[in-house]
Amino acid sequence: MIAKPDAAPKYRRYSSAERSAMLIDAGLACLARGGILGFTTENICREAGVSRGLITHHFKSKDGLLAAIYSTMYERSLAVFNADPGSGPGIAEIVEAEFSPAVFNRETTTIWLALWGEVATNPALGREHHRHYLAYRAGVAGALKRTAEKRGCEIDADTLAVMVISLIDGLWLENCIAPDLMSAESAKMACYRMLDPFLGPLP
Amino acid sequence: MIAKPDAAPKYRRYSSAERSAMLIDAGLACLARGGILGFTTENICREAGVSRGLITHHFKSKDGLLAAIYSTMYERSLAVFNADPGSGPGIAEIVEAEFSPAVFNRETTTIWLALWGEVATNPALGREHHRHYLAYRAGVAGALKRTAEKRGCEIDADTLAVMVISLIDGLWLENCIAPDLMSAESAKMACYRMLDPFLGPLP
DNA sequence: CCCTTTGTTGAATGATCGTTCAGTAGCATG
DNA sequence: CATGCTACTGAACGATCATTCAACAAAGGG
Repeated sequence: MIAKPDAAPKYRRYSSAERSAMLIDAGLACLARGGILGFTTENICREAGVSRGLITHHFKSKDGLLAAIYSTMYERSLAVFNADPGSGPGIAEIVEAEFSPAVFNRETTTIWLALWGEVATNPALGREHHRHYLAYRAGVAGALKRTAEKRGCEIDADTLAVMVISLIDGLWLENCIAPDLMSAESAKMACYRMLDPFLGPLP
Repeated sequence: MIAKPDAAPKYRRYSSAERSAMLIDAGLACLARGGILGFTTENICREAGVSRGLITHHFKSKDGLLAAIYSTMYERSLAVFNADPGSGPGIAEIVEAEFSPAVFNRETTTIWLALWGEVATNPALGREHHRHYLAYRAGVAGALKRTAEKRGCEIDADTLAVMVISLIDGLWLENCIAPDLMSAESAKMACYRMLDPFLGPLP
């Protein structure tokens, strides 16, 4: 048997950015399937169809990949703040976005749960969280301010933002671990009802 | 050197119930310190001061211990429902209990986060969760009903219970991963404000 | 004081973990 | 076609994982 000189390549080379994105996607799939315990080099690399050495090559370590994954999740959640071409979204648009099918589904919330469980005890991930969380809270507070001004209401936007974020995260959590007791519609209503006393009837 | 015939015992024997409780406490300490990744036989047995074989002996496996730990956490959260000698607590008493120092602290909420992250992907733990969650929701719904009747309000207690539980869990979550932005007082206020439109001013 | 019960030990096992690194090979460039 | 860069492979490493099990020993009853 003579080896063909132009046989199919053993693998394809990608740019660092492309391969990094592929590894992040593979990591997300592993988190969704098996939580943080399923987030192993073996699982991730099999999911991505690459060999075990690649995680270290593109990210410094498995923890580096996890940090990148955390950033990716936050960026996707923050997308709604940059989508608006005008002065920025109101709080109703944010609530609608956070409970849209792209965000409010079992896979995505399972990933969030796995990450949150790690944030509390992994210092590096804790710093990553703090960095993004401040931006997230500022975005929600800004949306609350815009809606309040439009309606002539006076509110403590920062405090209210923490409450809204807590409720959103709690609804994600319940939808993930007890999905039969929750719907996107009732979740949105819960948010609006909580905000009514401060901003008037929503949406 | 002659061995003393009545030297100090190498270890002490405990009843199965006592030793189980000790292993549960050790497991809780490990979860609080290192999340689900810190929940290893090595860590737990070192924390409890016993050898590695004991977890298998008293619980069928490490997963069995984790299920027992989940039950323990829920029982402690449900304690307030059984403490009241009368017809049961109102919703205000539950809110006060869930944000009391014994419950609303970083250690306890870190343990909850670690467990929630596992519930989503561990089927055995998922069943354990479902069993307790229904009792928990029923308890909260009962408290809401009692308060509503006393005030002559009409509410959908089950739906409202899910909202309240979501908000409580969300506030626990935020307090755990961003403790500098939250206090027990503001957390309680968030719950009361959400309930005001349904039940009138609380507490 | 012996004997039975059973809670407990700790070495051993095989699997899997994250990371390393010397070598391979895809692919753009000259 | 030859060269250089670097993405990539995959075997190997030592550490750690959960679990097993034969031997041990504490404590209570006879």
